[in-house]
Amino acid sequence: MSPRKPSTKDLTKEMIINEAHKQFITKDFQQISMRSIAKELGCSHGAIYYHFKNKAEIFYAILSDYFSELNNTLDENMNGPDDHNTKLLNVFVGYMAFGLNNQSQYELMFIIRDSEIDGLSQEAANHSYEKFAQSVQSLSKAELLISDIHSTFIALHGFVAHYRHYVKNYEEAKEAVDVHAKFLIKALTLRE
Amino acid sequence: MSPRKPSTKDLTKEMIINEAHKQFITKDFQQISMRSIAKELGCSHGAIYYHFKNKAEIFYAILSDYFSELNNTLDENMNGPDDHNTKLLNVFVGYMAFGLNNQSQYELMFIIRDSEIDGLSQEAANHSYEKFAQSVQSLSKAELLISDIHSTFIALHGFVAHYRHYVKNYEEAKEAVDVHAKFLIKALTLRE
DNA sequence: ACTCATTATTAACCACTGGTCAACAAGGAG
DNA sequence: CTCCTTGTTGACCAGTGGTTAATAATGAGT
Repeated sequence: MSPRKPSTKDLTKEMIINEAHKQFITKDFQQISMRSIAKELGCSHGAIYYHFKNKAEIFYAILSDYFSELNNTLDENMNGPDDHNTKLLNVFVGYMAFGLNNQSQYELMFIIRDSEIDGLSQEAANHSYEKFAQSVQSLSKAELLISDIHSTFIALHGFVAHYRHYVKNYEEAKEAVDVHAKFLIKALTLRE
Repeated sequence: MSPRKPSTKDLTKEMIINEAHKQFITKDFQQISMRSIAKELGCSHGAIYYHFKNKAEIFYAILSDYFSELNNTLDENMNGPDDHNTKLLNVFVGYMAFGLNNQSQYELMFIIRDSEIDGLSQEAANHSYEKFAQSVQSLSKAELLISDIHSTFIALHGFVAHYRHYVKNYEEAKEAVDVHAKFLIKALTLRE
């Protein structure tokens, strides 16, 4: 009933994902081709389609790890020893740092509009936002407006979307990140 | 010395731009091909390369009109009869409305990273931002921090970049636009 | 051992893309 | 009637994502 066990040198999903991921560090979704992955793997590009139905599916598998990483970063900041205000700053800075340090990935997670990718990662993106919103609320003394939290998230997203044109990583935008985060904290916490 | 006058039915830059522009209303940069433009124009796609050195150059020519439109919208809001606070709201709403009503264009103006396009439109984008920053400052009673204005701009950009995943035009996001604009005004005008 | 069903892989193929270029048509100037 | 220039064509290139018939490889059942 299972006429062939996956022998040692057979192609596996894992190998494909690893290779795609490797290229994904320095190139973005559009720059990576099925053929470039196959070439590096020493197989024909058609073989990949036996394991994944299309290019988007490979990258979605990779993205789910990055969504986890983003969520973990948030958790770590929340579980840290700092006071509420520091934590809030760290959450904001952490989000922007993640986006700037994983630009190709962030692009696919939140920026690109691709019929294939969009549907797949939309759910994960919403989940990440929910976590973010809950964390921000729990760090605030007073009850915040949902719309204010939403606006704050959008502003963080805007920072990443904008600065990726100008910097290669978080380090290069450190000061600007800090300034933006503090602006948002002021906006969020000031009573009118 | 001018051995051939551009006879009536010859291809012109204008015709090419018009056709590209026409398709640009419903499709984005990536979805429009040199061949689809040529087909509609009844010529071979090679002919277009006589008038434009590449695809990016055609779309950059189109974008410059949209940068003007964005700048004009700003001017109109500034020259209106309203009081400063209303003007500030209109400037913010106007920016987001422009982005949501011209999504394919906004994408190319501010979002896409393309080696060809990027270099060309970066200057125009900076100029638009300068106008924005000056306007916002002039509408404010007190002296604003440059960084606050910058953060505000980034937050507006973030709104467009985010909502284009969910709505087709400004109308569909009207309420959210208003809420976001008011959040930013609060953030910008509150003294600490 | 031999068959048989299943899994995995290849390579040719499809319809596209942006871009180049030799050949050629059309027309004005001398 | 040449010559020179402006435009245009269509074949071509190298590349893309995706499909598919043929085939190699393997384990199970007899």
